Parts: sequence; C-alpha cells; structure tokens
Amino acid sequence: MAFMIAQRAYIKLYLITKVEQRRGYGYQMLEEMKEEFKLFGYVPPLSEIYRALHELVQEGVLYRTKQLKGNDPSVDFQEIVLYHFTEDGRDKAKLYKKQVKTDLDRCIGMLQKAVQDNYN
Amino acid sequence: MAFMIAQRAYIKLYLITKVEQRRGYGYQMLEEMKEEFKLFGYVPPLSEIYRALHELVQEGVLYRTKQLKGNDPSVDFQEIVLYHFTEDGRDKAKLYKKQVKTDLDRCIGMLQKAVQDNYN
DNA sequence: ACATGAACACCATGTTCATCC
DNA sequence: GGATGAACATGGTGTTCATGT
Repeated sequence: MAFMIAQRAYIKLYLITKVEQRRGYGYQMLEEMKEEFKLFGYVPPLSEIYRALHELVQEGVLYRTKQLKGNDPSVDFQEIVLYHFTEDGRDKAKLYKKQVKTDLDRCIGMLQKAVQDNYN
Repeated sequence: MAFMIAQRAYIKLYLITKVEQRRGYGYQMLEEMKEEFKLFGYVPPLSEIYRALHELVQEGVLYRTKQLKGNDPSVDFQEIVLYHFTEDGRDKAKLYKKQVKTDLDRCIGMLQKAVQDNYN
C-alpha cells in the first residue's frame, strides 16, 4: 500500500467529475482547477492534466472529439479536444471513483492520526 | 507547493515525537510504526526510517550515541543507535513540527474537498 | 533473527521544449 | 495568448544487497 494518494489519481477523479458535468476540454479544466485550489496554494501542473486525460482514454473510460472553439471559423481556428464517456466508460468511472474514495478516506485517516499523535 | 505531504516529512514527525518521549532506536521505532499503521494497511519502509533519522542528524536536530542492547555483554553484543536532541534540537524540532502541522491541515483540507466535490 | 546502512533501480512528477492557430 | 502534446530531467521512494552481532 502506497503512503498517500497519487496526484494523478486525484486529478483523474476531478476530470471524471467534470466530464460527468459535460464541462469542456483540457486547458479549461486546468484553469478551473487552478482557481478551485488557489486557497490551498496548490497549482495543478498542466502536464498532469493531459497525462491524466490520456490515461483515461487509454483505459477506455473516455474518448475524444475535436472541435473548433469559436462559432465562426473565419475568426477562430483554435481546435480543442473534448472528452466524453465511452460505452462502458460511465461504469468504469464509477468503479474508479469508488476505489479512489476508499483511498481518500484512508489518507484522511492517516493525516488526522498524525495530528492526534504528534500535537498536544 | 507540492501536492501532498512527503512520506519523509510524515515519518520525521513521528520520529521526533518518539525521541521526545525518549523511545529507542531505529529498528524499534520502525516496529512500533508498523504496528500503529497496521489498520491503514500502511507499512513504513525500513529505508525511510533510517533516511529520516539521518536527515534529522544532518539538520542538527538529533545526535547519536551507541550502546549495547542487552545488559550483559557476554550474552548480547548487539549494538544499537540511540537518538537525542542536540542543544537547540528541541527548538528546531518544534519549528519543524509547526511547519508540518500547517501542511497536514492543508492536505486534510484538499482531501476532504475532493470528497465533497466528487461524491454525491 | 535483530540492527544499521548503502546501493540501485524505478516511477511519479516538475520543467522545458515543440507545434499550431 | 490559447491549446495540446511530448521530451527531458529530477527526486522521492521501494527493493535489494552488504555487514555485523
């Protein structure tokens, strides 16, 4: 058993939830997460977001579609990659989240234990 | 800011507390920690314990003394290494614990946030 | 088996570079 | 500057090896 949950798993968890809520593409998710974790001083690295998304595709949870960002192709040629659940992606994601939940609880327990054991 | 607290820091914290309570040597601390974390399925690796102790010595927090384990040298020649606080070791340790506490709280916060954000 | 230590190998992650619009 | 991706480098950590009692 590893000591703490891996950053990759943590990010995957958030990405899955974001896809469940039909929110966008990699770069956007990164910006959202940056904002969400600002208070914690944690800045999720760009590379980890993409790696996590690629892994989820590799594992058959998500598939990709490409799309132009803007409505008017004559103005905006920026291509973005959108992510969606595959046929059995929702089930796989559900299972994955379940496993991560167990690990999250375990980690919280270990950290709280450390506070109890080593302070006052 | 790193994602999660490092295993090294976590172990150092426990080792400092153990030295505060005048408990023993490396191997013994390892066995104690193994027992303490059995419920979490976490087995602190031997090498990390020693590395952590060495670092604390390097940082001037602890110093070492050697001693025979048993009372009777004719029976037990096993040499063990005991750890004690240096002159200003207690202050350094106190500061270190304070810093780790901040990080522990931050990590607990991030994990709890993940639970809130991604489940139900 | 108890005890300490170092060496080695691996893998997650952080940083940088490359590419396109 | 927005967006995606890969390459490279570093460092923490797990495993093994070495040594002695």
